[in-house]
Amino acid sequence: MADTPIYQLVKDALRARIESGALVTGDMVPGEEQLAADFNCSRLTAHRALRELADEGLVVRKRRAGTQVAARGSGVLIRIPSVREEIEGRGVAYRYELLACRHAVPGAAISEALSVDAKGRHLNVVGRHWAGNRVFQHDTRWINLIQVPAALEADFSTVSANQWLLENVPSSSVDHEISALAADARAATALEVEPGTALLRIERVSHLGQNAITHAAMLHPGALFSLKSERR
Amino acid sequence: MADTPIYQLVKDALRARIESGALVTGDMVPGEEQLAADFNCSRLTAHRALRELADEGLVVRKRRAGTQVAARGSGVLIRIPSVREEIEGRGVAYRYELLACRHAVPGAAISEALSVDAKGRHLNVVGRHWAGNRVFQHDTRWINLIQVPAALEADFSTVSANQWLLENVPSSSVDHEISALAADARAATALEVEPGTALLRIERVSHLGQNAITHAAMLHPGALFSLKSERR
DNA sequence: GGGTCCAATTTGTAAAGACAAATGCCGTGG
DNA sequence: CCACGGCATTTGTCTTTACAAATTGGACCC
Repeated sequence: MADTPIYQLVKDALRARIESGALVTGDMVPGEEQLAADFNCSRLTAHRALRELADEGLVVRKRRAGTQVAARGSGVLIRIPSVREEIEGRGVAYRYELLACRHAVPGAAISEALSVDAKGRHLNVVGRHWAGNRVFQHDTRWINLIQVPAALEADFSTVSANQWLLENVPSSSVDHEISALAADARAATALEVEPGTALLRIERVSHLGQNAITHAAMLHPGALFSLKSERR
Repeated sequence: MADTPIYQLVKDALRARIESGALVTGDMVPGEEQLAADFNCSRLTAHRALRELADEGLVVRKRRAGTQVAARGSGVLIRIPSVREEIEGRGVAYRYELLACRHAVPGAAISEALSVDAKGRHLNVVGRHWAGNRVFQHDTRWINLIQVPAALEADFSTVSANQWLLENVPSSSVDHEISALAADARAATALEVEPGTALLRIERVSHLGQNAITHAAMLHPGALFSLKSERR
């Protein structure tokens, strides 16, 4: 504590003023020169504190106009934990079960999401993640074999497709979509729940440059899928 | 482009090597001195590039051990848009409807989430957000009047509780929880959907220091609630 | 051979100086 | 009175220099 960096002290002080309401949206924050004088540090140190606060979205900076407190919360950042971490973090035994791994031609919806017109050349991997004796997640995945030929050599019975892809395939961007739906007969069987049970569905498409790499549809049985907001 | 900062050029170059797979998890990234030489810049400039990449989670840095490519994707950041932005972004008319605004004592579940033992002294605001002629979100909110006495003066028929709180009440942390559930009779009526329809539920608790400020339960009728991953 | 300690390497923070870029403000001129 | 333009202010980036902190690798000793 004796050793906290100065820029961190400045950040904390300003953050406290903002979070306590001493400074509210639109208020001017002291400039770099002023902070340097107040905290008896160089302008660079004050600059770093303000820049990082701006990166975090707490303040908005404009040349000549100065720095002011940002309008808060047009949106919120949330973290999707990895399935394994989530389950083991609850103190429940984790197990991955491979249900299918075969070449197949994706349906229209998946093809569109992957934006491939080339039919075929895809690997379809289906598995379940167990939390104790309950199905926690059902995972249907399509892997573009043109982009990821190495997937043919992978053994998805020992490693989940998700984990293998994370460790072996680079990606430049990932898109997610979260929705709720009622379980139809097939989903109910797969998740071992009653038909009509509410499910949480997460769809994930990952890209490398312009090309779609994988499409994943993950289903969670109704109950809790807890997402905690990011703290920065 | 002639004017891109040097540290940004370094970042982009390294990011490209990582995202393309030229550098994979565990590989060593050139050190600060090396990068400074390669890009003909000062060590501080190289340092900033590496530090920001580390902030973004792409690399891990350790003194003496150097910098290496981080294991990717234990988690993903996702953005929850504001309701109004989301609806208007779809080109649909947005409308907020206040259903109730009264003093009340929250039930056991809410009290626990708010971690208040003091019964009473809460304001309960219920409203609906419309997207065209369909209910997009039903919002049940509890406001701790001890922490936010100013809420008594607010006119929630013209401003949604969410918006008013964002603009007028500082907060130090916010927790979220997302889940799926089937609509019971009451929820079905409130959202104007069939009973049993799958709903997406977002629960939000905001704090100021140790004290809980508000509790919000937001229900979205089944269909799509689209969350896009954050791009950094 | 193994354990322990030192030192070199690498990252982290900071200062002071310098210049560039953007832009609000004010003064001048029409 | 309004419009335009220059100036001063504020943020943004970069360099050089300096020292602190952490940790690994090897040297050295037992």
